[in-house]
Amino acid sequence: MDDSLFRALADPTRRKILELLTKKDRTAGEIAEQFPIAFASVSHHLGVLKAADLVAAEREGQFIRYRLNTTVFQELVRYLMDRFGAGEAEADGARGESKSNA
Amino acid sequence: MDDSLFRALADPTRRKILELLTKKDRTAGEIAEQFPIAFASVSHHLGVLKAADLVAAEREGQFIRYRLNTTVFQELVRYLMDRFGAGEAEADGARGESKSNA
DNA sequence: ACGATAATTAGACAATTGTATAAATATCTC
DNA sequence: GAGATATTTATACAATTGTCTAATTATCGT
Repeated sequence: MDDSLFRALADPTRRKILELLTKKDRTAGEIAEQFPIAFASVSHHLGVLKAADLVAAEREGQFIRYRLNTTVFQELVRYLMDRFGAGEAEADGARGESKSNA
Repeated sequence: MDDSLFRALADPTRRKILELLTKKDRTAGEIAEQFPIAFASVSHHLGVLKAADLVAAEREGQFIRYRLNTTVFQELVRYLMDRFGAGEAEADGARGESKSNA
């Protein structure tokens, strides 16, 4: 798992950007106007997200359209489940109690 | 999803600590000796992980034993799957294409 | 080519964070 | 209680990061 992925997810503005992009693809401007910070700051965040491969950018005439790269999320989920057994339900009762401890 | 969770995961040393704890519970000292940084620095990282509820600490005489809190990982995986549809396999062929877009 | 719009890049600065050393707290053994 | 061991807390500092303004690049429309 790449370090840049976790660092990218560590900022709340960036996570909001990602959530925005789940609804639909958006241009940098459409994204930026959703936030109270400067345009250039959002652009910087988009750069971080792109570097982490969480989003992809594609020029569309004057605009640049961003879309979510869902593959990376899938890899992250797999990492979490593999390393930390984070996939199991374990709601309330009937705990497996598979502690392979010595 | 709490901000502290993502911030906690953003540091590679802390992720290594978490991976260590998947194998077995360990005392602060056992954890610290695995890293080339100062004891107090590891202790600080443990504090961050505890604040994010990623680990739980329990005093055991002179020692303090840390264990992984798998519940939080499960919540994280659920968040990722819910928000970003990151649970689907989508390996190669037969794409579901369930875009509920307008 | 020129001016307007869209977006990024550069440079600066304040806030946050990771690490270190030193001091403090807690438990154990004698 | 004194000394040793285990760990945390306090303080300081350097590195990283988020934000800003200004400058730059790219495309569009005329």
